[in-house]
Amino acid sequence: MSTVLDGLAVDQASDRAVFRQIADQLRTAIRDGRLTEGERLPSEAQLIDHYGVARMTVRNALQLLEIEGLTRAEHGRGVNVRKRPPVRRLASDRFARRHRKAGKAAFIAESEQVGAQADVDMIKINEMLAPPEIAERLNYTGPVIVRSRRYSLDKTPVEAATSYLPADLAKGTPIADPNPGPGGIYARLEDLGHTLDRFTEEVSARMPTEAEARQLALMPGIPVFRLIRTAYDLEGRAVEVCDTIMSADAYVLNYELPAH
Amino acid sequence: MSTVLDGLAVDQASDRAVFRQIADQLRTAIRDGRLTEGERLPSEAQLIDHYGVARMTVRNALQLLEIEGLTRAEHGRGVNVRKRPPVRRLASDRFARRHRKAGKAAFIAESEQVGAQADVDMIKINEMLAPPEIAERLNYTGPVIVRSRRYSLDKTPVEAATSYLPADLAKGTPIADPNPGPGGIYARLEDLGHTLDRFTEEVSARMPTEAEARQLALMPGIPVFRLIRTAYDLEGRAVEVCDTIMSADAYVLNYELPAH
DNA sequence: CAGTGGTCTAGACCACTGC
DNA sequence: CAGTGGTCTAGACCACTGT
Repeated sequence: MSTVLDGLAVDQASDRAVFRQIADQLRTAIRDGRLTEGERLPSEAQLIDHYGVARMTVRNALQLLEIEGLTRAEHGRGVNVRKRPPVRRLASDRFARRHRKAGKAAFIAESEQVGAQADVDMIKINEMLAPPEIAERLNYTGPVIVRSRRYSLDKTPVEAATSYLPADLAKGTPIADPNPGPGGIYARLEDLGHTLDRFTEEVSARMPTEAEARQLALMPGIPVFRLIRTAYDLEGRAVEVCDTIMSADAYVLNYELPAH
Repeated sequence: MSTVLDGLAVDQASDRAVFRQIADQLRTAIRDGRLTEGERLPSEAQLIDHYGVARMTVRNALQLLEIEGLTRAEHGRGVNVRKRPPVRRLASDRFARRHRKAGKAAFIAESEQVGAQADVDMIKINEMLAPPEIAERLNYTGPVIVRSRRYSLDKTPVEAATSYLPADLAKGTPIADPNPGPGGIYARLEDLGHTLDRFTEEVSARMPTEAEARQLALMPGIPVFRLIRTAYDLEGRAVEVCDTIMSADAYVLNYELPAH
């Protein structure tokens, strides 16, 4: 019986640890396409037999691949080459007013374009004092309306967002309602006379906290984007700060930069 | 003697694995500031004594923290709470012509502004056929000049970049020279009559490959940004594609979006 | 049920660090 | 040198999956 392991062996004399050599060989097999998306890797028992090593050695090798986001272990089933989820490419003009005119919030509209099913759940509305990080960006230290929600694509959670708006602006308006109506809160802000002028986005990436991994059902080895967007109206006032955590393997962010 | 472990114990009856409980308690101590940046965690031996568990259990707990990017193990010295490196905030206008006029390449100029020492090394120039990913963005399938280099900040490598330029445009010009002269290759492109009009950037994030981790001296648990920038001249021709891998903990990317 | 991965124990030897 | 983490062995019992 022929497997991906044929002819592979470790060099006991090498400086490189045995579990790293095993990981190297499996990684190469994946990158070369000898193991394809969704395909099962040899089981721990098969690797132990093939390489003649202890179980911990094999598990350390497999864990390396998992940490790198290349594989996914399923209890009782085996270890598979990880399938990449469909990627959302976020365009730099995704908050342009012309896209809002259709009466749909940005997330829903984009998802429909690519034929994916979009869902929003875990919507919560609160009021609190602006946390320092937010107050600084809003240039405002009073109470804020906090809208948090989670977005899913084809039933897979991909993004958790929390919006902060000055209470003196948003309280008692549809913005403080779980369903803000057609066009989302940006449309409502414009209804209230705060015509939007520009947005800034601050993008960072890191490994998720435990809570984020749970909320977004993240697999090990998948980092998150943290995207902090600030919306400014025509008068230059910051009217919203949106703090978003996104599963990084589900997104490519597109931006446009001026040369002048 | 008082340590962060005082009063901490695991619940053997809990559903949560013992090593996860130990990791939870150490993680909480870090987040709460009972263990501060650079401070040493209890040694493996101390954790084994305190919790009364096997070494593997303790090591699994410590590895969880390491892959979350919270700690850093140093052979022979101990495990420390990871220090965050100085963060570079990349402005959305960093390639604007006015910044180039000073005669400095973008990386050097920005670094000097924040008082950091910038270095560029591992400069290599090649010529090859455009890889598909690049050819697509350049809208050109012929030979390209490939400039690869690594950037360091205060002696720490933070970024590896590879630029691709159509050979019919760049060959035999200073662009194909290791040192392209004042203002970098963007200044040279403009010298050649390709006045730059705009850039697009495509940002993704993932865990590094082995090669990237080595080149950027990345610690485990630190993801990378992959940033693909395409430069267009006034005629709308793509004149350069720059493929960059950046240590994600060293950067925040700032962008500006239009609302209209 | 057999086969899979998840957790845990109790050792061993090694390489690196700092005194 | 003693103390630290890095690697490895050889078991054990468990929970989950598919037949």
